[in-house]
Amino acid sequence: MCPAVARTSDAALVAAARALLEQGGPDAVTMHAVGAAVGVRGPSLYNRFESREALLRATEQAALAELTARLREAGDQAPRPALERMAAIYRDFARQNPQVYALIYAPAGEDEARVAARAMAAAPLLAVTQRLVGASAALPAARLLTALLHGWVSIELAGAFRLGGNLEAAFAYALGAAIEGILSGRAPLRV
Amino acid sequence: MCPAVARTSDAALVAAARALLEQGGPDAVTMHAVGAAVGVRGPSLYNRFESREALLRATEQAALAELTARLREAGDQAPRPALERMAAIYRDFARQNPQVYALIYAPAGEDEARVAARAMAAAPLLAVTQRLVGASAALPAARLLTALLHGWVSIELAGAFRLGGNLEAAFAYALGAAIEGILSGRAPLRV
DNA sequence: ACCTGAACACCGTTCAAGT
DNA sequence: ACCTGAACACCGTTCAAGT
Repeated sequence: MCPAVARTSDAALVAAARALLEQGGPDAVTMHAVGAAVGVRGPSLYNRFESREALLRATEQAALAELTARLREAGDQAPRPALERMAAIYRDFARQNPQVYALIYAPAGEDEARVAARAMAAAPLLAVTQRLVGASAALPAARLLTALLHGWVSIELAGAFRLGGNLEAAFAYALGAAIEGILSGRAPLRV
Repeated sequence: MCPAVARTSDAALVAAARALLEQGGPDAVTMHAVGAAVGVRGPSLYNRFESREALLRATEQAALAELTARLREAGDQAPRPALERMAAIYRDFARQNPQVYALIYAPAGEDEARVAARAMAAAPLLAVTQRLVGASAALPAARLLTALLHGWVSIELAGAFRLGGNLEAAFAYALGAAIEGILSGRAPLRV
């Protein structure tokens, strides 16, 4: 009978989940804690999300959309500076949101939304490699750069670069070498 | 009074944990299930490991030692073939043991054993880059290759290469371009 | 020494009952 | 329509009690 105006929303729950995740890791994202953060009990969350997993997936989607938007802003420079800018944006995002970043590559069932969001995030880099080396090598070049970026930041976030040296300089070297390798045209390209 | 001969061992539990992990993911590795696999109840595991976390860490250590041994076998070829062989070994290991592989880069407290095991695993690749480009660029070159390899396989395992094309050829291209970039000597090397 | 059942705290999830 | 408390199954972990 009563209108029963909602006391929360998808966006509020996602924001709460993200804050809890970033503060205390995945274990801190309990249904109880997320509910408490928006003034509601745990079971109420099931009015908006099918499961804790679905809530985490929505959190991942929001983060991926944010990263995509940031990457897009670097798209209208010359190819090489755009590439370097995108690499810096990607790395900064991961360092500012390490837990959410880990979520993006966490193993999980591949639903359509996840695949689509990842394709959106990959587009800006692919557009740049296309301008850099043309259509034939654009996809493998983008994959090399994506793998390098993801691998680098996830090793960095895992705290696994322990052998000393200047990490900033090492990253510049790695990115520079990858770009030089792509531009060299000497890598085997079997289409 | 009785000698009370043990009905299990560290190695047996680690093997059981690894099998459960690979079959059903981290959630399948419950203390009850691991115990049942070796004919013992859950609480008995605490005689050998401080916690489930410690058991998983021991599983990770065993896997890392195995990977290290495989990588070492490729060390006595000429630098470039050794590099290509190591890359193939690394990628094969990850595809054959996807869940254990994910464990290796899972965020966790960095104890000494973990740091040491990772340094052991990194050594073969570092030795090869040293022969390839000399001492000054060996570390950043090894980091580039490690990041590329880890990033590539973890994206591959996450099922996130969705844009088509031949993945085998794309991997050969990525590795080839990285090596060419390293050999070009044109990447910025600020030590 | 090693193992066990019982117990505790905590979690995701369901659901009948409330407004 | 939305929220709640109670309940269920399950988990890691502890511990007194057994051999």
